[in-house]
Amino acid sequence: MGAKSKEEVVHEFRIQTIQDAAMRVIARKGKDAATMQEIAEEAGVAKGTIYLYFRDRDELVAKTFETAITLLIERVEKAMEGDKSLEEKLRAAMTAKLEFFRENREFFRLYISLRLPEGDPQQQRQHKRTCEPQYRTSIGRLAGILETAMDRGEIRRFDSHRLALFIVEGSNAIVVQRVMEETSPSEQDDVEFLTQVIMGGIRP
Amino acid sequence: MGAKSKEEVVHEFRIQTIQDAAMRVIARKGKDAATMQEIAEEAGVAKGTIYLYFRDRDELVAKTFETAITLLIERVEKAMEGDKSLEEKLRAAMTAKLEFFRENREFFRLYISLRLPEGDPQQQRQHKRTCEPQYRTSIGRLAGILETAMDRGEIRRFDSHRLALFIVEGSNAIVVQRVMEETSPSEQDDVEFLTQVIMGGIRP
Amino acid sequence: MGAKSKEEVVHEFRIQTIQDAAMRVIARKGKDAATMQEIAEEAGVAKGTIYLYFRDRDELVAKTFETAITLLIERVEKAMEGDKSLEEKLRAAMTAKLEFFRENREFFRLYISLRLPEGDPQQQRQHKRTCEPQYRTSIGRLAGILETAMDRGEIRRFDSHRLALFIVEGSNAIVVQRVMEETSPSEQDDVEFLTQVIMGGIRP
Amino acid sequence: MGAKSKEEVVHEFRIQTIQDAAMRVIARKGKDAATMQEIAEEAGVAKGTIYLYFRDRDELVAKTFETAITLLIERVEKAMEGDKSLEEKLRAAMTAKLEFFRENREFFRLYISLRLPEGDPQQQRQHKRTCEPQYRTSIGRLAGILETAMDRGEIRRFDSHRLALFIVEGSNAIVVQRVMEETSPSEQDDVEFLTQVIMGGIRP
DNA sequence: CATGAATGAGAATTCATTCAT
DNA sequence: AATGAATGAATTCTCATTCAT
Repeated sequence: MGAKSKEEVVHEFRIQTIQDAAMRVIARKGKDAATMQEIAEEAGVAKGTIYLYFRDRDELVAKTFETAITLLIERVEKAMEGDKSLEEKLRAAMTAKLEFFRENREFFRLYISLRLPEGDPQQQRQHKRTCEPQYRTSIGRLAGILETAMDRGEIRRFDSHRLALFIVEGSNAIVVQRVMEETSPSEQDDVEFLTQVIMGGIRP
Repeated sequence: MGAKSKEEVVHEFRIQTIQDAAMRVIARKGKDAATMQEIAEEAGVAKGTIYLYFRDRDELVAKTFETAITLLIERVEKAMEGDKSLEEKLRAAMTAKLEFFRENREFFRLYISLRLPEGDPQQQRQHKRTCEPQYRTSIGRLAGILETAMDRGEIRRFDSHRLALFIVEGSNAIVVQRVMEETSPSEQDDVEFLTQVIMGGIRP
Repeated sequence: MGAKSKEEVVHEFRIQTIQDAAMRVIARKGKDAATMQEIAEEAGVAKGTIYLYFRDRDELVAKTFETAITLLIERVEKAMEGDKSLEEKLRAAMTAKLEFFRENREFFRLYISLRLPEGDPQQQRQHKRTCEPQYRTSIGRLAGILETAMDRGEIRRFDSHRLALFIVEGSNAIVVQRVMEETSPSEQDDVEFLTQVIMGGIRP
Repeated sequence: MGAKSKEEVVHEFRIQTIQDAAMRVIARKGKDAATMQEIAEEAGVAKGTIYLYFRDRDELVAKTFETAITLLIERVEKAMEGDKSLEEKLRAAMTAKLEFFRENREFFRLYISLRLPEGDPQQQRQHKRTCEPQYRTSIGRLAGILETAMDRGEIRRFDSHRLALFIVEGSNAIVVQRVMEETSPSEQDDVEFLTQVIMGGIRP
């Protein structure tokens, strides 16, 4: 049945270890300044070993981004599960996001450099293939939730995909701001701020 | 009188030419993949010439970012001038932004890579000194406008700085989306969407 | 026991190989005209390999100088060991020096460019830290020997350090002359010339 | 008759100005670190102007060396003129040399890098053609003086050329030492030291 | 004549990738 | 499988030299 052989387990463990290291280094130095040497050291393996598990640097970075964003998305999605009102879901999602970045302060730099592809058109396509799906999926998932709420009359009707984008990036701005501030308001306050603005707008 | 000498004019023209080229290359390849060679070719000058106008690559990139974002900010600020209601101002700002990116489709990749620093702490500080001020200033300006509107009772009271961040980044998301889409709704529609959501929220 | 691991041996061997190559290239082209590329070719390794063993060009040059002059100094010091009269010691030292330069004709150009620092004050300090100690030490050692001889009444009393300098550089002149001449007197003759002049002066 | 036209005077003046500047820059930075740009600035002319008076950098450097050493040689030769005993002449020469370097402390770095050629064999030949003659001539002149003294029985018979070399370089060592020392003995003392050692040797 | 902006060959250095052990 | 020394392509930057003004 589905049991993994010992080799497979070891294999996956190595991949995990290396990606974790890559995540930390990229978070520290940025996507382009992260060198294979430093990632290898951080992972406690030799440079050559990385190439046994990843075709090349590009693949490692892409997969790392993939895994990294999946982490965040899972947390947020989990928070939105269940049969709550949209407002409740939003609040839960925002809370999950702020918590995640509190626990992984370094992660944000990686998160930022993850959103847009750079380099040759070819690299861009690669990036698109690997990272965007995650991002798009999560946006799509939120869009679905928003659509449901629209159908139920819980919220006004808009282009659900645009709305999802707006909400995600708008709240990202607050996350990044928090990471860079010396002292921030309580998470509770920022969650409330975001929920209020998104739900009720700014008009009195 | 205050006329510039011919040398000064030529000098500034060269700087412009080189920065324009840098902008295009950075937009195409991203901040880190843009090489001096390619920028020189794009500008139609020799590699060495760039160094007559910019100390080193870092300065060229920083100044280019600076100039680039200033362009956008000016347009948006101009659009918000005058004695309009906040809603009118928002609408004008969003329109200006979408227009700008329609006219400078390539620019967006540069705009994205501009927001967060990468590399060594030292490079980060350099970035902070040169780029952030522009961004912060523009956010601060919007915050000021929002504050005024709050005082007048035109909108509800929030942390004005956070609100400005949220609005700017939320609308950026739509801009980026438009750039990457094959076919988008009319600019008019997206402006309306943004204004509606920001002003009235999503609650029915 | 104190045996070196195989890696250490290989490591030291590589360092030796590269420094030897550097010595030859510097001797041929001079300190400043010697390029990393040429040194690499001379050593039969790739350019990048040098950087595995030396931080940068400066360190390679400095260490090469250091090693090079140490070679000569060892030979000369060895020649002066033992319980001989000062005249014997001088004769032995001069012989050793002439022999050394006969065996390493190329070396002299390096030897010449080694004595005085060039470039920025900062580079000068670096040079001072690495090369001068060797030179000063050897001058100091000779000064010590001369001092002993003065105490014993073997020679007249002078400032021992200045005397050492005078003797070393005066004899260097002869060495350089020999290297550049098509045909020279026998080494024996030049040793005798130097010893006579230094010991007895030119007065009849 | 031999009068120079105005153009010739201006021409020679320019050459002088540029060489003087080159001398100062080379003295400061060393032969290889001295750039045309810096020399031009020091001379108060444009870079291009230098090329009106010197074929290329090599020629400028060579001619500068030539002129520079001529300066020193003239002073020393002048000091040795007249019908004195050799000891008097030596004393006068040493005094002149020490005075010259006191007045031109910077000069010594140039003086040092002047003695041995570097670079391609071709450059070496060029160097030989331009600098060596001066040096050789001055050595030759001293050799002549020494020879005369030998004929008169004022001093012992040696290879006069070797003896000249030995004396010049030995005393150079003291000059260089003085330049690099914080505090030196009086010039008088060093002149006495050199004269004593050269004339009488070190034997009691 | 003088200028100095422009050029581009050439140098140092970095780092992804390979491959013998 | 794992290693890490070696490689060399690619990149930044410098500076002697030229030439249009």
